This record gives sequence, C-alpha cells and structure tokens, in this order.
Amino acid sequence: MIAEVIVDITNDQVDKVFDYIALFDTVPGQRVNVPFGKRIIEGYVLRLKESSDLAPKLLKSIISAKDDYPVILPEFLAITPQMIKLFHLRNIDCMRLYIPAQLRSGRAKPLYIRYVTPSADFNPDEMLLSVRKNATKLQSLISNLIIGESYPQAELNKKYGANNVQKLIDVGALVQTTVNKLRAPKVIERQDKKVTLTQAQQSVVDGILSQRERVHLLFGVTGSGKTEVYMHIIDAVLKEGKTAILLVPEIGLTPQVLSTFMARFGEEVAILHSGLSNGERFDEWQRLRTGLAHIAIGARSAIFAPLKDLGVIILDEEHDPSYKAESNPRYTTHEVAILRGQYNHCPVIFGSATPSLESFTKAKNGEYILHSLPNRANSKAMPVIKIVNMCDEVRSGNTSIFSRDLLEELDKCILEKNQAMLFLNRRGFSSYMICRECGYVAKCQDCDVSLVYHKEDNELKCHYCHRRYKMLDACPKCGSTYLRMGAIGTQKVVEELRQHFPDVTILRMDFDTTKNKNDLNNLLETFGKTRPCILVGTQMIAKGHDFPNVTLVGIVNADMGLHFSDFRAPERTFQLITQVAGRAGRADKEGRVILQTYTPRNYVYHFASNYDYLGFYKKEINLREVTAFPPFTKIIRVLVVSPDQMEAHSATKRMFDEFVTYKKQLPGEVLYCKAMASPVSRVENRFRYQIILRFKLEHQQEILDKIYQIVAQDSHQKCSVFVETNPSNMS
DNA sequence: AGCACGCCGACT
DNA sequence: GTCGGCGTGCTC
Repeated sequence: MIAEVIVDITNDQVDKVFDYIALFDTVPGQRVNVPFGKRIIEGYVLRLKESSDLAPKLLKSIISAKDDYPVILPEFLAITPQMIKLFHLRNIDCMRLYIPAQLRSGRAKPLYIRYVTPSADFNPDEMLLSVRKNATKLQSLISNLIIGESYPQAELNKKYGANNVQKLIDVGALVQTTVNKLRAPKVIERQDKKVTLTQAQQSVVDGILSQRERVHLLFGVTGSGKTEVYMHIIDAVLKEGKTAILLVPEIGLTPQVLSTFMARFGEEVAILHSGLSNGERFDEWQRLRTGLAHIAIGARSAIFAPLKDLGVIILDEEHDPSYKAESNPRYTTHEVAILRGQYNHCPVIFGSATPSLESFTKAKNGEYILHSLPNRANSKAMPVIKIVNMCDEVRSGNTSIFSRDLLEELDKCILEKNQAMLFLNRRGFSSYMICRECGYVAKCQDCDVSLVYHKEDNELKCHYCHRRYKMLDACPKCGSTYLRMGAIGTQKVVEELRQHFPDVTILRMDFDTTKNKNDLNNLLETFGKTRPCILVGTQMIAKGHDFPNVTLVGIVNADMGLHFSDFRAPERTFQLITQVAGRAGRADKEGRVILQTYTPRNYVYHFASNYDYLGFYKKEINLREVTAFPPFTKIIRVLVVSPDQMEAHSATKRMFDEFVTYKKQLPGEVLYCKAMASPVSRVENRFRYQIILRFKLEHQQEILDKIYQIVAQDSHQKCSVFVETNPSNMS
C-alpha cells in the first residue's frame, strides 16, 4: 500500500503530498514517523492508494505510527481542500488546527493515578507483631487496611506517611496499580429542570429542525431566550444519538454560561477554552473524540472539536469579532461551521441580538433562513437609554469624565442600594482627535474614516490610504484649542469616581485586573454580593453576566469605537451599546442607561437608543453600498514585515507595482490600491509596510488568486508577508 | 524547516 | 592553493 502523507513542516515548498510505502496497517488521519531527507519527522496520513506515480525506487517507507488511533477524523480530511481554498492555508496548517497543540508538542501527558491494594497474602495481625512499638503511624496504617479495597496512594501517603506506605509496598503487602485518569473540569450536578418554551421560541426550534441542511440566522433581542432555543435543539439532536457544538465569544465563556449548560447536560458537556490547563484541555478533547462527551462548548477553536455525527452547530453572539482568527492560521469560524454543517447534513445556527451586517444580508438574500424573536421572554421593556451631549457639559464648565446626568443617576442608584456598571469603550492603542467644544472629529478627506494620531512623527494619518495630515493646533470648525486625544483608562475613571463617592465600593475589571482566571471569578463574585457597588470595566463587562441588582449602566465614552478608523466602527458601536444596555434591569427592577457622547446626533446613537436594529441595518447597509465597502466589496491588506527596512520597503514597492499593473487589466474592478507604512511602523524592531486593496466581488476569486500569486513570487527569507481579508485591526 | 551543493572572498 | 561565507534547491 502507498500512503499519501503531509509532513509536519510549515513551509510552502513542502506543502504537498509525499508518497510513502505503508508496510503495516495505516489509516487516514493517523500520525506517523517518516524519513524525510536526512532526518525523521512527523507526518499525517491523508489517504491510502494502490500505487504511486513515482518510480518505486524513489519511495521510502513509513517508519512507525505515532498513536494507536487516527488523530484526525475523516470529516476533517474531507473538508481540508475547501479549507485550503477558502482561507489560503497550507495542508499542514489545517492538520494543526484539527488537533490540540499539546498532542503535537508531546507535552500532553496522560495523568496517571497510583492506587495500592493489599496483596493476597497480606496478614495484618502477623505483620503488627514485627513492627516497632513506637511506630504508631505504621501500626494504624496496617490495621486500617481492608483486604479487597483499593486506595489512592497519595491519600495514604498523606495520612500515614509516604515512607510507611513505601515500606509495605517493598515487603509486598501492598500492590501498586496505575490508572489513567481524565482530567475533566469540575462538573456541576445535573438538574433536570424542564423549561417550557414560549410559542415564539417553539416555532423557531421547529423551523430549524425541519430545515436541517440549512444555515439559520436567529435574530433575537436581548432576553428573548435564545439560550433556551439552543438547549432544546441540542436536546433534540442528542436524543437522536447525534452530537452538538456550541460556540461562544472568547470572553463570553463565563461561569454563568457554563453552569447553565452543565446543569442541563451534565457530563455530556466538554469545555474547550483557554482557561483550562494543558492536561485538562487535552483530556476534554479525548472525551469528545472517544464519545464520552457529546457536546462541545468553547470559543472559536472549539469549531474543530473531534465530534462525529454532528447534529447541530451553534455560534452564539455570531457578530463577535473573536470568531475571526486574526493571526496565522487565519480562518473564519462561520465558514468552517458551514463546511462541517454540509458534511454532516446538520443545521448551522448563527444567533445574535445584533447580527453582523454580512450575516443579516445573507439572511435577507435567502442564503440563510431568518428566524426572529422580537420580544423578551418576560415581555419586559428594554431599559431607557438617555443620550447625554458631552459638548454641552464642557460648555457649561463641566470638564469631568462624568456628565451631571450620570452623577445624578449614580447618586440615586447608590441611595437605593443598587448596583451600577460603567462601561469604557477602548480599542487598540491608537486614538482619534476630537474637539471638546463642538465635537469635530478629524477625518480623512478621501476615505471618510477618522484619522489616527501617530506619536512618533506627531502626525494624523489615515489607515485606509496613505494620506498624512499635520497635527491640529486648533479645531478647524470652531477654532477652539480644546482638542483631546488618547483613550481614558479604567484606572482614571475609578480615581475620579472615588472622589465623588468615597464610601462606595468601586471595582475595576479590565485586562490588567483579570490576568488569571480566578481574578475574574472573584471579581464577579464580589460584585454579585456587594450593594451598593459600582463596576468599571471594558468590553468584558458587556458579556453574559446576569446581575439582577444592576439598575444603571453608564457608557462613559461611546465615541471611542465610533471614530476608530475602521469601516465597521458604527456596526461595532451599535452592537456594543445594545449589549451593554442589556445589562441594566434584568430582573424585576427598572433599568436605566446613560450614554455619553460628543456627537449625540450620530445615527448610530439614534438607532441604538431606540433598540432599532432593522433601522440601523437599513441605514448602514446603504452606506456600505454607496461607499463600496464590505459586504459589497472585499478589502485585502498585504502586510510586509522585515528587520531590514530597505528590504521591507522595496518588497512592498515591487508588489505594489505589480498590483497597479494588474489593476489596469481589470478596469473598474479594483477600486482601491495604495501602499504605505503600517500605522504601527515598527514592532519588535521589525519594519512594517502594507498595501491595501479594495475590489468588487464579481471577480474576487480571480483577483485573490492573483494577489496570492504576486505575494508568493516575492516572498523570500528576508521578509514575511501576510495577507488579511477585511481586516479590522490595522496596526 | 534542515541539510547539501555550489560558487566567490581572506587566510595558514 | 584551501576554508568557509550563505544563496539556492530538494526532500516521497
């Protein structure tokens, strides 16, 4: 037999199938050791065949199998060609996505637990006679051992002393056995709490289950009970003997979400997330692979959960940016989900209260089936969102971070012994310029995106074209010199808050204060039981935490995201406001939201404060169409990185010239093509240049192929080139 | 990724 | 004359 093998080397030149002679039984998906050149490396068997096109004398043989089971499911091997094409990946990139990293590095050691059992000829009475009188611990060990019983050795060691236990092992009184134990994260007791669905929820469940081979978009407002819908569908497919994947955003994997699913499905659930130790994660992967667990819950990478017979794939909060892998290997979870859905003939569900423009457009076009849950399950009204004009505050002499409205509401909230959340919108390091008198924001004349301040050369730059602008001394609109830039940090907010409310507990939650997983849990626990209390935080506080006593949500600086130089900024801002507002007044208490902005008349705030997704969608999709931005076009960023600035520059120039030549061949297709230094021009002493292209979708495959071809032509060891599709982070 | 082959500069 | 620089090319 001949085996087609992919070798475990990340290099374009060896990204092809190598034929080896399989002298023993091998199966597709198996990991093998093969001779390659002068050395022996790991490889993955793709498929088996009778003969090779190569001359037999050129072929070498597989040395050995690395595992006694195929580490990659047939399903993954089947979708690999499509993965390669869709995301422009190498074969080996795909293989590595399919298996946990620990398996490859060989660091995933199974956990062995030693047990000891009294041996057949163990006679406690006889043995006690030969023990010294003062060896009390040894005596009690001997007299407490029960024949036929098995003890974890660590336990006995602790109780009676390791030397005593070892002594008994040495004389043959105790026999050691080793058991491989799976390190599952702690399991919450299963409570069979049956929830009756509302009629609306039930019809969504029925609709999805009756159209299994399709992609569904579940558009349900905050609190409409999407989770219940998911659970019922998972329940239904489990009963058919199938399996399920539920994906949540990276920071959405909160203890609350986990315990909800654990309580419902118990040990059927395997969790795959970054908080697990290497061993735990590997063991959860094994539980899924061997069929001990049937539901995989996790962030993005859990889309590669090794489950057979998938009955449903769910992406909750489908608009969340973390579903897009922004570093190599790059992929989009939505598309992988659809590939797996097609293979398994199972439904794929994208759920959100604020669907991404891309997904909603596809639903409107009939590519996805749209299901709506327009009402909250408890039929309570959404909290009122009050927009506060911060320019007015400045004009009336209030230069603090907080508006008078927000302070007043905070006062009331504290007086009533309730809780408040203050949300800070902070993205990236770059910042925009804003006039604090009139709200003017510096924008690029060509691109209609906000300019980004670059400290290195004290200039304002557009991230979408190469245009540079002189730093402003005064506002060009009103002449005020009261310009501001830079992000406010949570620390600053907390400091100022302490001055206003010295006696109130103020908690801070951001990247700095939640470095390890326990920090976050402790913080949430403290917040849960402290009243009154104010929680200040970034994105993190917006996700899935349910605190019934939160009656006030303050969005301190809504504009930050809006003026970030990203064509998706309005969309992100709308999603964020909706999500954050949903934190107020969850239970029987009225909620209130204060939204602070320097541009109160912006359409995003208008639609967001009315919870009008459809209105926002209509406006925004129209804007994208008119300005020729995604989803009507595709944006490609080619990033060139090299420690040698000249090398990076000349490579960029060479490629850019080729793109320009190509652009002329397809008149009207490539709308935009510019080369420039990257906004963050140097990272770790490596220089960065970029080329931005924007083109229509009709010939996208052709154009993409050409881009990849040009990039491949010009890649040397001296500089690395990365190609990103519709990038959101341009640093 | 590695390792060998191969073609030009500074040395015992 | 040789040793060694790392550019180029191949690995079933």
